[in-house]
Amino acid sequence: MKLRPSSYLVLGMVRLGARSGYAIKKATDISTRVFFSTSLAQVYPELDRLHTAGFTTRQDDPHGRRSRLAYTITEEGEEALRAWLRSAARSGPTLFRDENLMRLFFADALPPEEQLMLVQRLHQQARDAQQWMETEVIPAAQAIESRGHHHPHTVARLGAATYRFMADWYERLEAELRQKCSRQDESETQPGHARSQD
Amino acid sequence: MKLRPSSYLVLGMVRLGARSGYAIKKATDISTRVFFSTSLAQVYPELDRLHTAGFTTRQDDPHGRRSRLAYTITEEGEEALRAWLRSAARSGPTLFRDENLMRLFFADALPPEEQLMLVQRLHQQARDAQQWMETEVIPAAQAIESRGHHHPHTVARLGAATYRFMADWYERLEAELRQKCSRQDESETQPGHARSQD
DNA sequence: GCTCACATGTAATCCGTTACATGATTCT
DNA sequence: AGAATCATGTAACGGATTACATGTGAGC
Repeated sequence: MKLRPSSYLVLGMVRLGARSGYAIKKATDISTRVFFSTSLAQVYPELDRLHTAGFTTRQDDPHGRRSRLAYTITEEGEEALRAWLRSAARSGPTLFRDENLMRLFFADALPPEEQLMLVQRLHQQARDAQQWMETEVIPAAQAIESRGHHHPHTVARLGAATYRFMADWYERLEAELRQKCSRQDESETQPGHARSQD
Repeated sequence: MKLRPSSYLVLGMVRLGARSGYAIKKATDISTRVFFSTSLAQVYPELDRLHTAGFTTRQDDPHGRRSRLAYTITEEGEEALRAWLRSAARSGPTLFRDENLMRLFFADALPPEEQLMLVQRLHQQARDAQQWMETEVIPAAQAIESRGHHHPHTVARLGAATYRFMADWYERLEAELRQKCSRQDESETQPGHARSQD
């Protein structure tokens, strides 16, 4: 049975105490979402695979007449997770797939004022992400820290700090571009005649 | 004709002066690779789609008897690229798909010494990425800066700085874990005598 | 009573990578 | 002479998202 990274996401979440597929999805949304997301359509078949492999126990755990399957990790599952943690990630082609960075990369195709607008947008988004991590993700990670799981909090802090770093970087870039724009304004408006420009 | 992010990658690279499919792939390997990679199997069909849409010109440009197709961007292509640059990225589920961060997230499943080893690995990888960006990517970006394309260099510097930031962060985390390990060593070995430590 | 959250799945589709297939040129 | 690079494509596969399909429980 071949396990992929997304299998270990599900298995790891079971280990952290998320017992239903639905709960696993919810947990990823508030914790690993930024660097590794998943969907219910992946979680359910994956849980089935993991169970077939003997990495989880499964039992009916209905809530009233609403069916629910409760999974827990087995010792085989723990060992499989540890083996994966010890293994090196084959560094795939991309690390970040970030469409916004690609936009910045090609931003020279825009006139200066619009370059500035683009950077402002990226700045705002990085700030939003930072804030979301600080107000939502870090508290959620702290909540599970008591149970001996320290690293979700570690990762949340790293994420927030990284977004903060990027936001600050965008802020400086924004200032640079603003200067460039105003210098251009002066030289265009100044000697003798003004030119209208959109 | 619906264009996807990878279409704009190809179109943008044509705009930056990469004229053959092969050249486009090479250009992405040295510039956008970390945040947006592609493969030849994507580039060639994409170039065909872009040309059908009227966003490029295409002409035979053989080198000896080795065939080569030379693409250049058209004004329609420029406008399509600008429209995409102005549009907001639908913030997809994941921003970074990073298996290593996921490993750190679940690292509590390992004994302390192995947690430390994992973080050391992540630290080293971040340093390697930083160094690669500084020695390979930034110089390559500087080389095209003269032609009025400033932002590839901007992005390269942002990338290098971000990896540096993360490497420093991992370094501190490493130090913390090392302390935790040695504290545990002491309490296990006995209060009173020191243990050899590298 | 209505809406939202909880809960589980399948089907269709899209997108990207890997592998395959072929050949010329340049460098060592 | 052989290896690495330049050059263009197609086929197969795998993995992830979106849409579809259905139903219960809790809160307002």
